[in-house]
Amino acid sequence: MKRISPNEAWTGVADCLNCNIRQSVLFSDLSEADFDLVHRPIDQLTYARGAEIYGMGEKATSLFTIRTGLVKLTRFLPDGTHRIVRLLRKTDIIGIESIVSDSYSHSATALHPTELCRLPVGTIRELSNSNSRLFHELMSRWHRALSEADRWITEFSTGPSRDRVVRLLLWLSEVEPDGRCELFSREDLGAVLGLTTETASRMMAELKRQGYISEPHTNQFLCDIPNLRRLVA
Amino acid sequence: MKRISPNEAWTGVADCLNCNIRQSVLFSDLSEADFDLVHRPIDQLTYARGAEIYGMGEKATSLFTIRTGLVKLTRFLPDGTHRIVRLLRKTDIIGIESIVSDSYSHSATALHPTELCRLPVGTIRELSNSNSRLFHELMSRWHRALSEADRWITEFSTGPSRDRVVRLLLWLSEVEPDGRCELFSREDLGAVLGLTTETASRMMAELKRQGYISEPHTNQFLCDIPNLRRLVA
DNA sequence: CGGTGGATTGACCTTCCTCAAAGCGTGTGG
DNA sequence: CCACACGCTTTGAGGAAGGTCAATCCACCG
Repeated sequence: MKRISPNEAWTGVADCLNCNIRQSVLFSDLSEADFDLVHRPIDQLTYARGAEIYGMGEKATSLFTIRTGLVKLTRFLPDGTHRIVRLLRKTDIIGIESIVSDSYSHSATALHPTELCRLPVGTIRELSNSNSRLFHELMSRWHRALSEADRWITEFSTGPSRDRVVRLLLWLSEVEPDGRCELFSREDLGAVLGLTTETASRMMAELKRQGYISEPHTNQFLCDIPNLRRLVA
Repeated sequence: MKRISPNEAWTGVADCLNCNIRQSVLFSDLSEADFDLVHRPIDQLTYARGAEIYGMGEKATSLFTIRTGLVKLTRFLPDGTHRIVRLLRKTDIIGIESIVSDSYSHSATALHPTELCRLPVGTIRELSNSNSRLFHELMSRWHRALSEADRWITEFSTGPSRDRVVRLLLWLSEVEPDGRCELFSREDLGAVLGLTTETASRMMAELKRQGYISEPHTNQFLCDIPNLRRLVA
């Protein structure tokens, strides 16, 4: 596994009006006039695999839109164990709790190389007062986050280990063409599914032997979607 | 177990201005003038143990504030299994997704005798356009729901069965004085924690034998909070 | 070409599930 | 008022699934 220095880098000021994922982004409904109200610049940032975006309990000053990549949100229990409670990808928002909370509820870490737009929470608060569509868009985002959380509970925390692994593979393939999907370490896989590293590894190996998945390159998988679906029907 | 006919009953029109849980309720910040905008009446309803409040996928027309009682939200998987994804109690809101979604995301069922106020979603939408404090209050509710969902994942879906049971007992005791808490069927207990009925029962029996909890009346428990906390530290 | 960190595999053991029987409390009908 | 039936809970025995610990493998890197 390539491990670049886990770091962030500023890569420019976002040009929201000409954003190439504009239609699926928080600001999709904003007019040019609205953008004039955005005084602080919106930075674009790049994070290497493994880089931490923010830490649990840290002062929450910004929310982020994911342009590319994959981000995990992790929560820690008093007894030292931890669990990944969500995975977020292209067009998802992380740190939405900054709108109503002083601190971040999770720590956020890039699992793949990741590009983000950083939106200062002040900007969002100001805009949402004057723009009811942004208001509505924010509500939808909360709803989406909650639906994902529910899915986490029912699909990734319930049932036998093989089914959980399969459901995650299907989830990862949702946004990629022809059953392609990029995975990450077995340890993180386990932390997503509430399993040990070894069990996660065993299930992946078994699915591979049974021909449900293949691995042309390290952590690049090809999934037989229809048959995987049948496994968890 | 007393099993009254599982049904709902209308018990009056709410007097929000003089609500006895006003300070912790969605409308806490509304002025008398705001209430003049509420044209449709806000009904109070009573549900017996086991009564369904709404079903998953049903057309979402209202949200509800819980005045007393306990409500479970259940989700069903394609393979027929189901899981309780949240428990809600006094001052919590259920059906908040009706603001942004056409249908309910879960089915909601009363686990204890429950009193609700039914708020037509149209009323909420109208009010939230004009009242930015309601807007903010709604955001906080989304945030609360999401935090609870995260807790569900980390505390009730992770780790050995005994710890999960203990964490749930602590959660139930949070709002009651001196370690008192009212439980429900072992089957529901299992569905909350992702365990079988039998395992849930065994863990309860073991905690009872070890003196961590006692059961003065059926499903009325007394918990030794400090020691229970120590078990899951 | 050896070193390093994750992935895989194996052996063993604990935990939890499955299936089945017995217990208990509540309500019903004789 | 008692006896029985019904539904849920508890308990038991046995087995399957997953966890633990440890050894080996493998890809990538210096």
